[in-house]
Amino acid sequence: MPNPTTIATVPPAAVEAALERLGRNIRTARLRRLLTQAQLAERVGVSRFVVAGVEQGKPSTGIAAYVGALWALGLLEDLLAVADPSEDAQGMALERARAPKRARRAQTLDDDF
Amino acid sequence: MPNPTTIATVPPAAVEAALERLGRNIRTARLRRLLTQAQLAERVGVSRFVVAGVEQGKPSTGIAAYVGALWALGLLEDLLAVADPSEDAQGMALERARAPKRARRAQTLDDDF
DNA sequence: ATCAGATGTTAACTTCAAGCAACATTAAGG
DNA sequence: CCTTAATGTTGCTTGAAGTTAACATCTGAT
Repeated sequence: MPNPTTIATVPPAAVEAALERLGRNIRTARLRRLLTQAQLAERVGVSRFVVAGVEQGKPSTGIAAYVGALWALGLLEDLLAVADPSEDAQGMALERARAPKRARRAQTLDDDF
Repeated sequence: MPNPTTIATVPPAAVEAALERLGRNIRTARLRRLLTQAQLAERVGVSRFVVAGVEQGKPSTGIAAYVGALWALGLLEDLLAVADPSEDAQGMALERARAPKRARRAQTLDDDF
């Protein structure tokens, strides 16, 4: 992160809080499954320090470590509901309230649901 | 990532698929809100290339960029349900089926719910 | 068809994240 | 109380993430 003061170093309070909560949730799930950080790390394919970072909600850690942890814990499904287009009430409302034309409608417009 | 072949470079198929889906979801949400990648990037506090990476589900991108995007799109709430201890049926079952003694029960045991 | 804007792509450069190792700290259990 | 194990902490090294910039390509609109 060449440019100092990025979102990873000083995230908005809400983002920071959400990350900390996610980390604690992952930690709780790991403990319930009787896994050590090292064991989980091995399954995910990273060092135990990365797992420790995930559980602390470290913002600069790659998302793969987070998602990998969820995967290793059997909680990957939870991620599929995040930003689900069919549940985005606000976005759907916006779309309904206007003619179908705007910022570059992706080549493969993915309104998949 | 000093050591090559980590989860960020070659993630499990399931993880890769989940990330791609998350990226597409974020992209759809952005388009519905009539924002360009550059505009969203500005709100998040990163360059437009990072946003592009997020929408592609790039595994090595820091989680802060992903969560920041969700935040800027008003979709942060969705993240709070991920790995929610009170919804972790598997973990709760494991906990019920054993005496309370195992891998270092954290100093601040966070069974908050 | 043309134009303007959004997005994809590439390259060079800077800074930090992740790996590794040794040690400190904390907790569980006998 | 003492041993064992898990987790936190520190410092070093190196590879990769992120930035900027210029150019290519695609989209939607005129």
